[in-house]
Amino acid sequence: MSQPEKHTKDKILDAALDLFCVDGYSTVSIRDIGKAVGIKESSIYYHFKNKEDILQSLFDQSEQWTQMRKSQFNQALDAVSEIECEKFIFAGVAYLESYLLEEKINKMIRMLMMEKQRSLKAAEIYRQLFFTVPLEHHKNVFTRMRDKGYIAGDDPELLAAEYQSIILYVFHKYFSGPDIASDAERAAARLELSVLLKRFFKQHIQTAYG
Amino acid sequence: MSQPEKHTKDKILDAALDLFCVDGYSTVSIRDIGKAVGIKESSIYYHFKNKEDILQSLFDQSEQWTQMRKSQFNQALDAVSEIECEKFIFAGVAYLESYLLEEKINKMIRMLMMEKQRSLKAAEIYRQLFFTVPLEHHKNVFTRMRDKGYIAGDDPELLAAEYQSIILYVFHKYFSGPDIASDAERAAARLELSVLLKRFFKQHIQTAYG
DNA sequence: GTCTATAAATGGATAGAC
DNA sequence: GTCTATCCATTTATAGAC
Repeated sequence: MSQPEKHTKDKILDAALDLFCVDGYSTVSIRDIGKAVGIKESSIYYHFKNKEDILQSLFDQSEQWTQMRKSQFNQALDAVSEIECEKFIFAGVAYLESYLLEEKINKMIRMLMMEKQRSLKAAEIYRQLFFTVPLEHHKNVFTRMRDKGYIAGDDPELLAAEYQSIILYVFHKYFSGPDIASDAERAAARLELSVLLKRFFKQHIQTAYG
Repeated sequence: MSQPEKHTKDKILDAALDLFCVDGYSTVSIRDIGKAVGIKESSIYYHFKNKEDILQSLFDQSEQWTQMRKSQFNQALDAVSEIECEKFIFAGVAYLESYLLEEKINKMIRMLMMEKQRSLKAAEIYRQLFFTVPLEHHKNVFTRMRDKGYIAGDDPELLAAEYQSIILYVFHKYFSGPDIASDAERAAARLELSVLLKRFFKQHIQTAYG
């Protein structure tokens, strides 16, 4: 292994996320987390003040990942603002597959989806992740496309909302249950997303060949 | 009061839903429920076998409400298939306001949203409520509109998906946090929904005056 | 940093009186 | 139908040994 072994503190966070995202914060006991890591529950208190402290650390992590995504969005802005239909669809499918369905992020989303009902912080991160950050990015993309003449005078903010609503719809439709997404479900989701994005493209975006 | 007082069993279910939809099933104790109803916890076991039994009864209720909605949809089918833009928007806003945000249903949705990660039954009801039932109804509506010539040969199933994605988007954007929806949030949600539905209408539906 | 041991509180659930 | 009393398992968290 060239990778240094993870510190216990990180192992605890990973194990806690694994458990929280399925059973919810309060169902999971410190014992459960300790067992998953392979240490006694009392040892956890060396790394974290209490159980709530673990949850808050996971919220902090989620926030960081969301901000990272924001940076990635900004860096990729140039790449996505020139467009063909196939590339446009590919970008949306990639957003679903390598972000919303990426293992760690997906676990965070599942956890946030449960805790947002109780925790204002969780609710705020959920909003950032599913609305604030992507909407701003999409708006930037569509603004550029409009400036380049690919879109006929349409409101970029509305286009962003419409686009994100499609993403959200497919995500919730296919990945809201307790099971880990099967290959068949992933394929169905990919297909429906492609169809809806193709429609979106044809309706709103003029190709250079049109 | 002409209304007969609710039986204790129903009071227990109401109180349990109130607590479950905010804190989640496992956070809430039988003692909490008893306190909310005004009886001792042991009395609850006269009405329900155990704590899980209460949750399952609430799931059953949710399922019944979802099926009721299905019937309502079917009965209202004729009324919505002749259309002006304003009526079209009004129908969508009403779907949000007097169904998804109706007090009892909204509590059920919040509960299901948390429990669907653990419970297959909750996940299934959630799917029915947000996808299966409304998608079928929307599809019927758009099929009728197509048959009457209001829609130019578009696929009713895709239109249904696009329509529902707008509803879902607004619902999740404005009502995913722990707070009860304020009047301001409700107004903002109504406004954004109206704008998006108006767009949808102008893009897909030909008026008789066009 | 991890362990054993233990405190103190809370949880689900039952028995039996009224 | 509801109460009091009680049981027993589990939980969070701490103290102190190694």
